[in-house]
Amino acid sequence: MAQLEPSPAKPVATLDEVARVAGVSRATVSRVVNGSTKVSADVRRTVEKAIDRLGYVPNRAARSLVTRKSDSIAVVITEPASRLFNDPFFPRLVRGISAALSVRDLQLVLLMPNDEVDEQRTVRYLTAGHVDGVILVSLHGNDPLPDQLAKRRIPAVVLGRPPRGVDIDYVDADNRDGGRRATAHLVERGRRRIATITGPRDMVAGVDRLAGYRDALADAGIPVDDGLIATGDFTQAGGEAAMERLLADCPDLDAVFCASDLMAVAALGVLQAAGRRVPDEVAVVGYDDSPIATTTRPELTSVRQPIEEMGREMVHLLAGGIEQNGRVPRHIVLATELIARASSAGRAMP
Amino acid sequence: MAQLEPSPAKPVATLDEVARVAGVSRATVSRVVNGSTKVSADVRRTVEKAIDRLGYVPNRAARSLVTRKSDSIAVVITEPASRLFNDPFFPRLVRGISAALSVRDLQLVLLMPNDEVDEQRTVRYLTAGHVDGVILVSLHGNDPLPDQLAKRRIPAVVLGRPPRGVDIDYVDADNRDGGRRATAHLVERGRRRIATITGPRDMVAGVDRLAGYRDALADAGIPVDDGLIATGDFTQAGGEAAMERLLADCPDLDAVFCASDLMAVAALGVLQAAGRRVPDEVAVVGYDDSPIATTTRPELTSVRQPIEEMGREMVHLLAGGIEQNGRVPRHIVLATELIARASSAGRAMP
DNA sequence: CCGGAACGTGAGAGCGCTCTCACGAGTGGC
DNA sequence: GCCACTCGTGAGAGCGCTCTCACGTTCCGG
Repeated sequence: MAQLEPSPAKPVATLDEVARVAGVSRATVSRVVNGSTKVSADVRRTVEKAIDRLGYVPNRAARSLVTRKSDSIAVVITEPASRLFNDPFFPRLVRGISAALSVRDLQLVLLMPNDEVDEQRTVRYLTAGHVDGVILVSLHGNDPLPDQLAKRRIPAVVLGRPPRGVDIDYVDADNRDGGRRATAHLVERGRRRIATITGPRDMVAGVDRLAGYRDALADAGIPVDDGLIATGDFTQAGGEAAMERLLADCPDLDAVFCASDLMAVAALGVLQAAGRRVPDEVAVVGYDDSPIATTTRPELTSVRQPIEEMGREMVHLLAGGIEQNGRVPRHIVLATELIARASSAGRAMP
Repeated sequence: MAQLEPSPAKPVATLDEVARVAGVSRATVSRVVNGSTKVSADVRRTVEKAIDRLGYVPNRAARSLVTRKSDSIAVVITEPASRLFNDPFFPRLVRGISAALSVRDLQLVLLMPNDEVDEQRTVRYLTAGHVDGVILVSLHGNDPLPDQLAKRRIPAVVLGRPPRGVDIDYVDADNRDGGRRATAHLVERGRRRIATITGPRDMVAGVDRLAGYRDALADAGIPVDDGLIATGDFTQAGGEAAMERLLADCPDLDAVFCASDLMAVAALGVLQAAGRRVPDEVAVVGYDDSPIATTTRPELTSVRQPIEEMGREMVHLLAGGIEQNGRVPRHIVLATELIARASSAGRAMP
């Protein structure tokens, strides 16, 4: 007798109802909703009033069914927890992406596969054409995803220059120039025995930043001393080990450029524990300009990437790829900025 | 003549095609796809082979149209950038949510409204019934969203106990108990003049953590000295100001419980700048156990919240709310954990 | 004054799926 | 040997929308 089942949600009106109320055909309402110009002004007004009155909102599923577009794009983040959780890179990036999508009235479907099973689910989901495009964050070197997407002709954009000759749209920060700026800054500050703690040698970002380091030294006419180059892995632990090695092998170093802030923090700790004053004896520069850069004493000079902008650019690129599917891949490389703080303050100011 | 337009994407098979290949009706294929038991074993096998051969994947839009469910839920993050970007809380939370949704084969639609316009778009999107449920992260006190969702009968779960008597499902960490644990830990370590830097007084989490502080002092029979309570705002700047005030007013303090790690880092800096040795003279405890807790010297004792688990629990709760819409609201409060590090090491060990 | 272009509108098909209902073939009890 | 079932399967309607095409007006040039 009583109504026991959960009361039905979603009391939204349909096109048909709007049409009836406005006294026009479904087609006309559809035209109004989709902003067609071929509707007379007063009919448009009548329809709009009806839409307002009924609180009509188009049913995305129905629209999607006929247009064969979902008006949503997927953001795939396949990043090990360590990176994901240790700096606010991803929130920023996603925020940039989200803002740009919102303007275009596209939905953001977030995928964060955790394991093999998840990953397969993700591939199936993407290749099934449930989204109009895909943004790939943190692609692994041998990730088959780009190829699979290309085969299905699903537009995709990746973050960061892909390692192999993967032919795909990408957005990257200018890591090489960033490394160059950081190192040049140290040179300007009068440093001559400049060490570096690199990222992993199999990651493009790490390799590029190191290349920038070499560039800057070459520009300054300072010969590269391989003893001053230590390989890290972007993490604190790796940075610590590398700094200890450097200090032992090259006790005369007067500056360190670290390819991540996390490693810079570690280096700072090791230097201070060894009794080296920063920046007086040794200057330190990090990379990423993450929030921890301002929590250290002294605060950390760092290279800032335009993260939000990278997100926005990925969306622009993707939108272009959706519109003209199959066009030649484009690449966008954004400039970085050096944020000078106390950790590299001059001993020999000009 | 030649095919000039971008080649059509999404060459996916339909139910009909599978049916034709398998020599059965659409209905039967649908039953197989949806795991109905009312299909004989060999027909099922035939159909499955056909599905495999054609690489068939159901069209979500079409399914959605008839079932009136989208199989996706929205996660709404309306957090000021400062919080969002200063600690990896959100990546962790979203990861927990994502993992739990993935198991249930639900899609995660992420919404991060930036401004007023965005916010309205978000409301429209959610109330239009485009998602089966909503997870609200970081609700403002006077946010109309929960009410609007309730009116439309759209299941929702919020993170954190809502301030007013909002009657809604929520998941929270036990902030009060966390504050109690942190303070009790300091008592155990022999501290007696224990100060605290609170969160904003209009945020539930801040108020609760302070209540826990009072609880612990009461348990230990230590009278509360209001001079030892300074109001912060979870940020570094706020923590700095509060610590300076405390140091000026109560130079005899021997410990500080800070309601966030960011404030604890700031307090540490102020204390060290003032020549107080940590932990020998003053012990410091933070809250959140964020990565910066291990970048300070000494490393920071902190209260850890089960962030991923909170995400998972939100999904469980939401799934329940979707299944039995309109049921009485449920609340889940998860325990915290104290992570002891050097910043609160004992001066007076038992 | 008429032919035809331009414009606004409506009718109707159909997107791919689920689900109800009907139906035929087995199965078993009396 | 018949009726009542159960069980597996198919036919067909319809979800809400877009889009093509056809139709009726209006307007203008010749």
